[in-house]
Amino acid sequence: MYDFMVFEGINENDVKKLLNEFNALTLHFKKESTILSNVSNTSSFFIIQEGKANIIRYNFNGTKTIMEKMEKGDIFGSFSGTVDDDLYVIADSECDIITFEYNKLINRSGRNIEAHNKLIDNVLNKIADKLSSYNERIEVLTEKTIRDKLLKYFGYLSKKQITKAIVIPFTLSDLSDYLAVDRSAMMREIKYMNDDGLIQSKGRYINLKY
Amino acid sequence: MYDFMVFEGINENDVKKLLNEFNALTLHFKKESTILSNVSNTSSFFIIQEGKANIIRYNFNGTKTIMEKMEKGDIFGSFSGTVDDDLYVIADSECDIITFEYNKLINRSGRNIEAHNKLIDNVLNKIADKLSSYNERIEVLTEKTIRDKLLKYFGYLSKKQITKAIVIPFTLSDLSDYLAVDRSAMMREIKYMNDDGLIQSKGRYINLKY
DNA sequence: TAATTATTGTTGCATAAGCAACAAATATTT
DNA sequence: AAATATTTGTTGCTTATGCAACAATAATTA
Repeated sequence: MYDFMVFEGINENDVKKLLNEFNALTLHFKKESTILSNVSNTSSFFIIQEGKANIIRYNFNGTKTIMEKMEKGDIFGSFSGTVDDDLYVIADSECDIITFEYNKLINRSGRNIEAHNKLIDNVLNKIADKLSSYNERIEVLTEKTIRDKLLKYFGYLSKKQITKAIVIPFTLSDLSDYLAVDRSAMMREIKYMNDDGLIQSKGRYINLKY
Repeated sequence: MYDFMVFEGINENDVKKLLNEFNALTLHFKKESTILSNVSNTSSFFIIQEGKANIIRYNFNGTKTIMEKMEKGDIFGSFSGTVDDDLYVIADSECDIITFEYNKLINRSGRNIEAHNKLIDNVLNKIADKLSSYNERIEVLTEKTIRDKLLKYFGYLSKKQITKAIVIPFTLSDLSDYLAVDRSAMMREIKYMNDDGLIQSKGRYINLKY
């Protein structure tokens, strides 16, 4: 049941004891509902036990940006956000969320030291992973042209999916958000890239020809 | 001597014991020299004991991008990079760098448990801070126009410096790198913003008029 | 299976911003 | 203080890309 990432290597019983020690709550959320509305100001720590959720920024012009897509085993909390900012965590499917005070995680009490240590190590790895994926996004975003952004992103995908026949893991519309470019301009560029023989694509299915 | 961030709350003696236990080395680097040349593939953990260093990406077209500016007390290691990628850590001044195997940090041995735990907590906070600043950069980079990027960035600076009379903490040239825009285009935009009365600026000194 | 909504694909037009190539002003080194 | 290097400031030209407004699919829901 608790066999995912943050609880990896900790037996069921110890997880339960820890969560109990932390006074952890498990909350249920419906799709599209708001899990957390002021990400930067929370003192709580959250773990997605089941389902998917996104960290979203609402722009003052009415549009929204998906800052991060999260799923089972992912964590979020104040470390996910910056100083000010309208960051929200929104359920992208039905969700079960485990939450407790961040302090409880940091300040080791006397009991279950072994399990507690393991949990902290897992959290450390989780955050490092997050850092890595943020880094990846920054590298994509710092490319100047739409084509270069796409190529960079495709490159990463190809590496992860271990094939040149990649599949974009979300809608093309979301992709344009991720790249922070206009969707129609991105579509046009994808067309040009097909014309130039760089790729061969149909919707989210893309063959890299290089 | 070890009174900064990652070692905060751990007494001098315990720090020495820990570093000894980890078989830590202290290395010295001259300005502009390469501290680490394959960031994503290292199994070591690094702490800047003295000086400044940057994480840099060399673009295939010959330009380079400063991914992160680091200083005394900052940490880096494999978590700083992505899968592939030409990320380098370059000394930005004379540097003293403490380094040891990442594993030693994670796998708590029998001795100095208290100090070791504290160190891990500090590392956790450090990485969370890093995450926050990456997040901030992503938010800036996802703004579409140069003006919006500048405004977002100025906003963050103003919040940090607690004044509307902000000072860019690096050269305007580096700022254009950070924003991933053309420098001359950025200069032009800053001029327009002055013309529009949004700001009043001279070089790196900027007064926010809103 | 019809109806509705979401996603993908396309195009004309306007302009923001890249590029190149300087000059001027500061810093830094000799 | 002279010489060199770095940073800042400016401009003309060109083009990539944002915006708007659609049509055509594909996917959901009624």
